[in-house]
Amino acid sequence: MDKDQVSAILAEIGTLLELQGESGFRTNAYHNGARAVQQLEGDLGEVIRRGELGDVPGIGATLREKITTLVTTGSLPFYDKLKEEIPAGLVEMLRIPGLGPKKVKAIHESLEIDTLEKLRIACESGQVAKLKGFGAKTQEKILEGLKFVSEVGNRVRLDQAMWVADGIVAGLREASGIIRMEVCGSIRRRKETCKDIDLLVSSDTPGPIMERFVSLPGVITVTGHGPTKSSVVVQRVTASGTRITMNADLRVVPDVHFPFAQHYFTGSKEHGIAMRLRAIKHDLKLNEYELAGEGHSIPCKTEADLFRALGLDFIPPELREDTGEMDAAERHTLPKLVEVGDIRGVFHNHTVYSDGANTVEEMARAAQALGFEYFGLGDHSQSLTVANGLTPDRVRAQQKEVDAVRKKMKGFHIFKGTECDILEDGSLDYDDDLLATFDYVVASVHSFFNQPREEMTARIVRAVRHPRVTMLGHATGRLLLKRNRYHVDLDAVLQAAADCGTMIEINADPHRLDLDWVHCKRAKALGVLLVINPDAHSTGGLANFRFGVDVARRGWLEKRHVFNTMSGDAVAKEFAKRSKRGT
DNA sequence: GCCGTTTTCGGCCCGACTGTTTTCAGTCG
Repeated sequence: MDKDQVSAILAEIGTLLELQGESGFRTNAYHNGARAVQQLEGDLGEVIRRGELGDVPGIGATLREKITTLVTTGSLPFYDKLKEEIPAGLVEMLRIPGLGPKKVKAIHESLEIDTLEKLRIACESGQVAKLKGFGAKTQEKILEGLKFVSEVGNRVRLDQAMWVADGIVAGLREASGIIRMEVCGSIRRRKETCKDIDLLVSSDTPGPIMERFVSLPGVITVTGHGPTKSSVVVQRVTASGTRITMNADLRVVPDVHFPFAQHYFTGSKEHGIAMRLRAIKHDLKLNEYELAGEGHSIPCKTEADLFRALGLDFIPPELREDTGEMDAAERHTLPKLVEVGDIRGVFHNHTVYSDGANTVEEMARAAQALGFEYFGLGDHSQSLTVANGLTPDRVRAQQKEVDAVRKKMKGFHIFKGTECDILEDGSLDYDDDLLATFDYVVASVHSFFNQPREEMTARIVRAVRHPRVTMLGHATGRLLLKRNRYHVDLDAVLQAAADCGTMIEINADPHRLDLDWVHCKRAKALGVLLVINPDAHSTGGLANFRFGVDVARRGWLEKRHVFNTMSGDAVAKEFAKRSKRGT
């Protein structure tokens, strides 16, 4: 059982205990423990064997016992018993906005309701409104919430959330009296998926701004409308017809409160709590309006002032997860994070030769237009027939074409590459002689996703160790909100990459974002070189590299940890060096 | 259930909004 599974079970235990009416402090301990496990660096089993689990902050004697049982036996009687006692439908009910553990418990105990369907029927017949502490409005809200839950999932991808947020910001700009405005929350922290949109505005005249917000085009429901805070459900349809529905909250504060509110609403919740605890240690109180001590308030114009007042360097939003950023900010050891402008080229891109929409030259020129110094190809290999993978003959034809385009685009590097399939047994889809004709090789898994963990790990490790493999593509194969990652011991893969100098790709396609930020941190610690690839299938897809930069930043990466911050000449030299290694 | 410059018990972040309430609990972020 790996970290993700253990973490999910701990979080579920926390939720189940909430539904039993347990103290919030106890249930919180499980949620904290879940987070601690998920963000643990290194192999969980190894940490247990070394007896270091109890040293992890947030894991005490009880959780240590439970986690050890889970990992060593694969199950936990305490958890199994909880699941038997609490119907799964109650957990589903928690997804309904406005329904928390207390209300769900009340509904279950007084009306014996344990599924969403029974809840709907009870609301429609007016039974719920009669319950103590409930009423007609609550019942109506639950019905709306049931519809919301059935129509949309909880989270959307970052690119979709940003697009919806941009629309709201553009609409709000037409209101007068806005002094400062910023999208906060998980969008500002660049989480790969987001639940809602948190907007913050400073103004002396909040009224008209609130009015504008609740009547923006696309607003389908107003769920809250106060003088300083409003909430709406907003819906936009993309050019390709995808309907995106999200909650959006707007807070309006006087400008003097802006930095405090900005910090507060950016989160994460855990980072915010850690900051408030730090304020308390300084005999100060921090909330969304001020940082204050007895009888005095500390003025701050920006977030940087706020951090400084607590003895901290500025912590970039991407790092605010309470995973060590406070200590680093205090010791002045925060990383100087890689930036979009540091990226000088990209590899792993597709053309019309396989499943891309544009020619080699169109892609290369688009890359040049983005300000890159180089562009690398990564069309699919022969066994991936569904994506029109290249046979050796077609590889040679493409390489001839590249030679021709190179002549036309002097001063711009075009690197010959391939996204070569890792076959079922870990061997590669081309023979060594053909692989030697490329400047670099991206090796990826595109088949047999359901292999058992040991097989998949051995398969990928074998490919990573292949001397012709420059970088591993798609480290996990996940499709955000659609397909889970395949079962693989990523720590073993990263270790293998570290051992033989193979790079690991941060796949920047916002549908994928293979290699999450937690493993970025781990890779960095092991000395693995990372590379940000857009996996572009058209000229427009090249710009997605920015989402990879977001992941890298969340993974504490600096410029030096990312291969494609190097110049085109340096990259060419590195490839030449590696090609000798492979012979 | 965790934790300790308040250390083995007694705390545990903080405020807005809503709905159902005559003063506040529940939810949310």
